Amino acid sequence: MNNISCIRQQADAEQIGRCRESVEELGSTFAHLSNGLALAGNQVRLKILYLLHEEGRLCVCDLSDILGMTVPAVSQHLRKLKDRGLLESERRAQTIFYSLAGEYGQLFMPFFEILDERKTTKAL
Amino acid sequence: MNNISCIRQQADAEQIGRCRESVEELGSTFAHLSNGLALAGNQVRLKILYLLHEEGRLCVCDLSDILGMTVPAVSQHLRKLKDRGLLESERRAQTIFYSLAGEYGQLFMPFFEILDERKTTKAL
DNA sequence: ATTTTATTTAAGCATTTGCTTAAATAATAT
DNA sequence: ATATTATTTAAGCAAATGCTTAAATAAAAT
Repeated sequence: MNNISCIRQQADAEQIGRCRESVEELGSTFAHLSNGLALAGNQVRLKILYLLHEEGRLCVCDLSDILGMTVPAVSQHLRKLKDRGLLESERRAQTIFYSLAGEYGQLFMPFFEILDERKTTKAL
Repeated sequence: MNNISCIRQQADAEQIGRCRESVEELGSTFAHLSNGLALAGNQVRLKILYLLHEEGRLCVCDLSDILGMTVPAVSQHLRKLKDRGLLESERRAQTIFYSLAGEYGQLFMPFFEILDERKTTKAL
């Protein structure tokens, strides 16, 4: 006749209630943030974001060359990043330049800073 | 007799060289960071990290209850987070408490701050 | 010792991811 | 108009992800 649930006997019911509310309240924020984090959670895409942060703008072809990857492979990453608002693009004749979209730029600053720091450290 | 590569004709060779070096130099840092970002790039794991940041420590059972998920499902996320050094665990009798491991705690602070901000905003 | 409580581990499976290659768009140059 | 340059889109496929259920560990209580 006991609870089927897995709540352990000494669980702090109040704490669990508080946490449940918090999670529910922030639901959409969690979705939004984890989405952005997942994008940067791919090594290729993190490199792209960092390079755009450093260089301002680059095209698929440049990135393909820098990263040693196929153009379509890079293009698909760029599409993902653009679709979810991390990048914006601007056509100049045949070539399309990508750059960081302001909104998200801030979000990843801490990580870019870590990379910059590491780079300058090694440069010494 | 032209280059087979995809380097566009007006590409800035110097820029590409600089970027290539930068990427190579920071290779392991990219790997490390993207690994951590990928972990937080899952909605369930981001919630776990945030909850541990807020509450200090929680066990699988609590988290399972808070998140409305199966205990094994949560356990597997905890294992990933612990394996890659984001969490540490401490046994107290039968129950095992998880908490943020210092090192990475800092890394995700900006995101926790966003969540905290959002929460207090709504609370007004 | 045996049962209960708390948790992890393992096997199975559907979904997602990220590449490859080939074909389609689009703008420029001939 | 036709070829070239720069890029995207699409189909296919191997690998990774994240859940489910069932079985295995481990400590505590009876």
